[in-house]
Amino acid sequence: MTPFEPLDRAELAGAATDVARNLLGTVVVRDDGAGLRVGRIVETEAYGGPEDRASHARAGRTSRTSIMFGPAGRAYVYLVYGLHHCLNVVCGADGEAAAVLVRAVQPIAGIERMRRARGAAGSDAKVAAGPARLCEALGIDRSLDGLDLLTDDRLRLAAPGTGPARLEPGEQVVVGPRVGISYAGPEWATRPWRFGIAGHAALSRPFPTAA
DNA sequence: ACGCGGATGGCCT
DNA sequence: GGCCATCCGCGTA
Repeated sequence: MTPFEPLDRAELAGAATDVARNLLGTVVVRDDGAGLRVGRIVETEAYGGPEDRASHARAGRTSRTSIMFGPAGRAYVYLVYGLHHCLNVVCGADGEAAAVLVRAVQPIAGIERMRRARGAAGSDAKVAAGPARLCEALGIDRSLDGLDLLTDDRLRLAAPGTGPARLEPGEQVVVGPRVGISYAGPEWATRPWRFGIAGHAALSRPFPTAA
């Protein structure tokens, strides 16, 4: 396997929008004891604190969201629509709520396990293209909520090489509005807080083309 | 190529 | 009691 380096926690302690952009190209390593599954992050979204009407932290610190207010580098895993899980990377300063939703990964290793976990539909590139799909493909659920993504063997964040430049030559970052949060109102629903690798086959859905 | 609705349960008011 | 940071399958073209 390629020499993945652990991410720097200080890097994750920055603003959610910076972290969301810089996580593109890093990898999620899942080890459930029965083999590794690795996915390269190709799509993210930034979420803020109580001021962000689209964030789970909009209601302040609650039992579900308290992890978002903690130190950077932990996993925030929640259940949405009663049946799907979503994975976030907690970021920002300790005491402030911020997180990055991981929306899509490109399968790198353990692809057959991912396909099996998902019921074997679609192409390899689309097996983890979507926040709930990637959790199903990697076997991520609430039992992993709160773990430290920089030290825990079950679920780890790493990167090929150090530093923020992790995209392949020719790859470009594309931005757009966050998905599925129109209830938050125009001011928040239109912010370009969704980040992706332009044109990548593993994106959950296309980015709207510039007006 | 679209649009629509059902599944399903935790969380907040 | 109402609302979701979703996905899939079915319907009409």
